[in-house]
Amino acid sequence: MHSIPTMSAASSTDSPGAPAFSPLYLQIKGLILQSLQQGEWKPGAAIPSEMELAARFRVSQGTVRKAVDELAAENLVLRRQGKGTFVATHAEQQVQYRFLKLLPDTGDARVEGPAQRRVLECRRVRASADVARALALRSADAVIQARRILSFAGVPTILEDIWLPGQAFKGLTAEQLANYQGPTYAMFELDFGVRMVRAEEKIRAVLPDREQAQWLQISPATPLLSVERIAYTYNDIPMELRRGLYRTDSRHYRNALS
Amino acid sequence: MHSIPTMSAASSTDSPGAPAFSPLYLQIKGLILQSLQQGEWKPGAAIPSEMELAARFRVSQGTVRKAVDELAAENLVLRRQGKGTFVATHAEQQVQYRFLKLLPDTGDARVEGPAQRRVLECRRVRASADVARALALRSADAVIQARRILSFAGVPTILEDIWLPGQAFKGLTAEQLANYQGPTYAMFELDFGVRMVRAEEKIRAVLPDREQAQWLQISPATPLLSVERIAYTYNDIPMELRRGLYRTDSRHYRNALS
DNA sequence: AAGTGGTCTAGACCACAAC
DNA sequence: TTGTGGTCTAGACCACTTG
Repeated sequence: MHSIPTMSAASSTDSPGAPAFSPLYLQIKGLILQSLQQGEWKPGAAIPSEMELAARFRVSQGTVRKAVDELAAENLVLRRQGKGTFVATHAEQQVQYRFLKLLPDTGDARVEGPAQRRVLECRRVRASADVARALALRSADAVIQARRILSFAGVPTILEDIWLPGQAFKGLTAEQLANYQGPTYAMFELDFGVRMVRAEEKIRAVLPDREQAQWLQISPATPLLSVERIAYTYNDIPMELRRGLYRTDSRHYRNALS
Repeated sequence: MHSIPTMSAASSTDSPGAPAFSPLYLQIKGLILQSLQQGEWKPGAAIPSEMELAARFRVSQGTVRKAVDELAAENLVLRRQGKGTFVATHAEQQVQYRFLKLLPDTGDARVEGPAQRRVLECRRVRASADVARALALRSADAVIQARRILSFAGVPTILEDIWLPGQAFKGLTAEQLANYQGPTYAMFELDFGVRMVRAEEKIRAVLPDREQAQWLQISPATPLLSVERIAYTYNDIPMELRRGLYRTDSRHYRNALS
């Protein structure tokens, strides 16, 4: 009955090998997603109301609703009753540091406040083979490499190396990394238009080498969490590789399984 | 307009301090949840169709649908188009070992197959203070304590201690733990009617003591992941405490952030 | 063919926020 | 008062499974 002019609703009567049936709301979701990644609406800004989107796509409000529901479930947009639907951002007070799961054993992370940052290094280099693979670049493509220490209450707790595609993050400086108030990912949104929407982490237990131990002011016999993270923008495009060493003597990595 | 005889839909005109407005579909969800925890439908069995539930609760099918949608999103039930909606179970082939996140660095966990289990101990003891707190018991209440080793391809990889409330798991034996084919949580469902629906983990890096190192056939200088898990049944009732030591020399703990 | 979940619609009304 | 998202309904039709 309804179908969007620029795309057909595949049906089960299609020829064999045709793409699987795609309901209207998923097509709508895809179109909204496209607008999001093309920056039609900036992080923090409101997207059109459900009625407006329904008119734009020539579908009922209920269908738009289901599409937006899924985007909200994936944390790509944020619904606020009475106000509208907004492009999610790492700058929000509520969900700040969504990706940092290292919590103090006792006490409240919100009371403690954000970490102090000390940037040790930030330079443009050629991607090594494994960095290139993680970021879906060619070997020897330009990347920005940064190293920093995060401290809580003066205690150096996280030592991390960050690799970013040189193209998208051209001009990133150590000062930017050090001085921006708020999550680093919020700065990425503001200054480079890159929004991280999800990430994957691989966690191991390791011992630090001498240099790492010095930075973290611990003995080389102190076991640490090694956390390798790949963060993705829209469309599963990898945009950051992070390798962190976490002290867990008075903090722990928290995870919820469901 | 509609309201379930046995419960009123609170409205904003209630007296101050009254419970917040609760939409119908959440009330329905609560009623279905109640039936789930009371065992009206067993794990793996079908729950009534949406039409039947709608008739039973005197609401429209759409309202039941939204309630069931949320239960499905929380992995409490599983929808299968054309067949029905089924109580989720850890025995399903598809989502087996949902809570085990230690994956091989290379290769496919499905190819590798399940771990070999060796049960070192399984006895009834009095709960220590911290175990009692984790399981919401009184100190010195009876608990079942088990210790086992999980090996992959003959390599001892996980050493874990498990504590279970003595009341709910009366009669659990080492043989049961060792011989059941499939996830331990599936055995809990089948033999004790206890279904784990979610869990929380605290992860640290630690060094093993001499005994632990021996069991895992490693040097005491090998860093390990310490994973403390509390698993919950319906209604957030804690039913298991697990303390695991994971070797991560050729495996890693994988986590998805979103 | 019958029954299940899945999609889509149109319309009514409610809760919340802003003007 | 207006506009937003949130709830609820009733009905039509589609896709999938089973007999």
